[in-house]
Amino acid sequence: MTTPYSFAHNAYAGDLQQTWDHLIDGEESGVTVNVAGRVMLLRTQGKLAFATMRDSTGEIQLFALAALTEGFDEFVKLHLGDWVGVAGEIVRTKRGELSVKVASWKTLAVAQHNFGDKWAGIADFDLRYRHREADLWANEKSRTTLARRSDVVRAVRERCWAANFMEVETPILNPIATGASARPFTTFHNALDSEFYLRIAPELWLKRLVVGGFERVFELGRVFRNEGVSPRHNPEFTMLELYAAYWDFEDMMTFTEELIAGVAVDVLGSTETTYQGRSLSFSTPWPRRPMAELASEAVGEEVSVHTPRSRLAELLVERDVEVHDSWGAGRCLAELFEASAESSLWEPIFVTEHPVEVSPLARRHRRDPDLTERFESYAVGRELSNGFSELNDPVDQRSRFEEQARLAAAGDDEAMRIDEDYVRALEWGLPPTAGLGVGIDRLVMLMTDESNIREVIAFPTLKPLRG
RNA sequence: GCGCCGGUAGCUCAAUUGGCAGAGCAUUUGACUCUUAAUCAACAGGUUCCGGGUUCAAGUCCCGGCCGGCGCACCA
Repeated sequence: MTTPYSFAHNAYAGDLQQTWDHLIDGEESGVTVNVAGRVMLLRTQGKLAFATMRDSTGEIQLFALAALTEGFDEFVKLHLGDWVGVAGEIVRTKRGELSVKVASWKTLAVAQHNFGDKWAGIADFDLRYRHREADLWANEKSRTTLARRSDVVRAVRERCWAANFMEVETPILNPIATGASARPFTTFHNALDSEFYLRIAPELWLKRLVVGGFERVFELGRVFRNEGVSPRHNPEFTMLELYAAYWDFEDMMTFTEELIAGVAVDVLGSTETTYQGRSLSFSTPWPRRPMAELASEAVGEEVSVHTPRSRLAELLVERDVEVHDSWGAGRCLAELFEASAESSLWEPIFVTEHPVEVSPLARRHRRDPDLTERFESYAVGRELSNGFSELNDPVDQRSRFEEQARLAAAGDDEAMRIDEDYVRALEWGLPPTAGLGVGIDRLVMLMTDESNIREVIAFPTLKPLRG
């Protein structure tokens, strides 16, 4: 069957529903439109036929009559899922349904596969994720979730632009994987005869752009981490990273809470929402609490990065956390926070002052050199963002990398490698700068009330079928 | 990677202690000039995820594999 190469489309279902809201039952408008979309339902009744057609804006009924519609006999043989282009008059039927009274029509594409359950849609996760096009066709919730993801990304971008941040792009193929603690994916470039890693974070490149003189930059892009999948982890995910010269971590916390609360207003119309049946408020300001304080409250005794490591290790063992020999007091404190306090942080909060040991790229705290000027925001018990005053001392940075290299040599395959290029970049002078990273997928989960990250990703990573 | 649960017609789901594998929708055919998940009638539709095993008999029980959901671990 040869189908048309184009269609002179000039009206959308959603607009028509609004424009012709005033038509009374049985009234004809005298106005002819060309609409197009997918046949969702078909009801034939002898010499009449009614189809529900959907386009990207909504649904409208097609009303065909044997006496008036060209090719009526073919029209009633349309299949659910077929795409049609229709020309006809806007009318409201006697029973009150706004309709396009079909004068002429064309099949624009046929649906060779079909699903029958107009009520339950498609429920099988495997089918929904492997054939998202069918899922989107069948399930309203999937369409609204992915559309809202687009709204979130747009709002993030517009707010960054409005704050004079310049959008940039940095390499995804990298000779070393750095900027975060994670196992990378490896690949190989034939002509260069070199192994590359897919980026786990764009962080170091972005700071090099600040060194170069771009004072406010952001990147909204995909990063890749070779780790397990779960309802909250996809191997590739989207991160916002943003750097502002002359700011410190306090400034960046203020920007962060205003950004996220602002996105909520842009997308949801309010800072107030519910997540998985529980209320959630993004209204600012968010509390700012040092990690050691939160850990102390959770374990019922005063702990800090200065608490003897042996005591911290005891508290971890009490919580069934396996303590590695390579962990110092700083790592132990961070682990203790995660094991004791993290999951209870429902409303947005900034956890601050992470130990140097777990923050190899963050600047030392101005009041305690064993801590850093770092923050992570949490909501619904999960990390939402991460940021800090950036370490801009090349000597300190080199020693931090060397410490990471020692951990790597001791078997920590997530420890960072020494990035000589980056240390050299710092030698050119990084002004005081604060940075921020936000997991966009998880932010979208909060804004769509989804508990599974796969729902907010159009094509989540799946295991290829075999066998 | 480990643990628990799941996979039956194109889709959504049934199938009793192991006893002839079913329904609704979709498809096909017919009826019907205002339907709304239209309705009515009829036909057709199966490697019960794959491979073994136990049994007179397996969708059901056992072993292995594949894929998915959830939890743990890792992280964002």
